[in-house]
Amino acid sequence: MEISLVEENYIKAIYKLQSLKEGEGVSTSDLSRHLKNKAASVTDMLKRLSLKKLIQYQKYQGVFLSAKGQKIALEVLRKHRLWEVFLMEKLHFKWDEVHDIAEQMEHIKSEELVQRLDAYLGHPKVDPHGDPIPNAKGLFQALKSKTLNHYSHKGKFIFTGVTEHSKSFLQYLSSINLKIGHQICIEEVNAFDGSIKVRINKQQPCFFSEKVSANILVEVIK
Amino acid sequence: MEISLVEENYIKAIYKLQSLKEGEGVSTSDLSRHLKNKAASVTDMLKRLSLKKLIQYQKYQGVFLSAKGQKIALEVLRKHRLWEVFLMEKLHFKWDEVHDIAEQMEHIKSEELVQRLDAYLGHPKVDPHGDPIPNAKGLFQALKSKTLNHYSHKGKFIFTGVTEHSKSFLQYLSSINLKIGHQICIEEVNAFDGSIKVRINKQQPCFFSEKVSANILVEVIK
DNA sequence: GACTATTTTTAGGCTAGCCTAAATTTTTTG
DNA sequence: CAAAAAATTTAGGCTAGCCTAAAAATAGTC
Repeated sequence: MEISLVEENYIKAIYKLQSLKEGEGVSTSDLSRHLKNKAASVTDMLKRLSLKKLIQYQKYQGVFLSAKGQKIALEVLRKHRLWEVFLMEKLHFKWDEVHDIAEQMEHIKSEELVQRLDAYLGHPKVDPHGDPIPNAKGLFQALKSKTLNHYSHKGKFIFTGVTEHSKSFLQYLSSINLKIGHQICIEEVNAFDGSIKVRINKQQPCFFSEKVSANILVEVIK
Repeated sequence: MEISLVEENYIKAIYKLQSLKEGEGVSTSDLSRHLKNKAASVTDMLKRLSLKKLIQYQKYQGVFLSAKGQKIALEVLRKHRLWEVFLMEKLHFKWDEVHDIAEQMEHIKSEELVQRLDAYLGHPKVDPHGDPIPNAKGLFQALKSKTLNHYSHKGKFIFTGVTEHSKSFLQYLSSINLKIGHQICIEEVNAFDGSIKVRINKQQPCFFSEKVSANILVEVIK
């Protein structure tokens, strides 16, 4: 069964939104917002994906990926993240530049290619944004990291990834010289607006709004 | 102006067929044969490409690439051949395996990507089949090589490329251990059917039908 | 030069994916 | 629980790219 580029993008979107929702199905309007298509177009596609047994879909009830759909989502995700690693490690792109290109490359269809690429890159476990890369069987370690705004007290953390991949956010992190693996210390917490004062790698102090810290994944240093 | 994947493939096909015809325009039926689409579909597309000024097209008169069209053809060709080099040099694909994958990768749109890939590969001048790679400005050395069947006498040659990219042909060449750069000596010519007896790298002798030698590019060793 | 065969184009139809506008269902709220 | 609001689906339409069948133009032949 052939799966089109557009279908792959819908499946990827359902996968992403599903992982945020825990239990509930993904709604038409969630998808409409995320894909920037009109709700009517989404309904259209959901019917087609349902016919192909890639999703479970009941009118008005939201949608879930089937096992088949899940598999495809993970394959696309795997390809996307491997290509991101390639673009950064081998072609020396900056981390805010890789997403759009990987968005195109993730649709290249060749099992052999993915397998060889993976080996060539040394079977990386995470991509340049800290997102885990599914292996050939679609398995990956769930992130143990939480976003920085979960912690409302002083403490030391390791920066492990981001939950927001926009150019502007990633460029901001580069501009304050924050890279994956760096140490972040919370030095002050402002209870009123959730903003925090942090020190990165024992260097200059820096202020994060709650919006920023909600997109920074960290693990506690014990 | 956006150019679709399908449009790119038409332009590539026109470019290829044009280079075989020297002067004449490319006919609808040539394209139909080459792209495996019906003639009516081709006419359809030619009208659209003409509206976009990518080709010069007059009803019943065949078609030529415009300067814009030529530029696109060379960009796509450049990408195709660079990706072929990548697949062979870095991912160690065999030369009969790279074409289909490169066919997909040539449509990835990112100037920056192509430029970096080119640098990463060391600005290669030819792809794994001996085809010249256009540079960023679309320039490349024309092949000086001729196909082996042009020579109807004994002589020494260097194997520089192929004019046929099918899996079966390339696999045949691999099976007789013929690789680009190898020496080919014509030892006997059969005037009746154009077949020849050759010796590759001073090793085992071997017979080529005219069909084979018509697809093998060589340069004379002086 | 007329007749036939071939090539090419036109006309009309189909699917994938998108859209708007209208109808329907679900959710919220007084 | 009824009415209003929000979400979703249906209906109908559009474009890109493909198709078949029929018409028109070109090329080949006697």
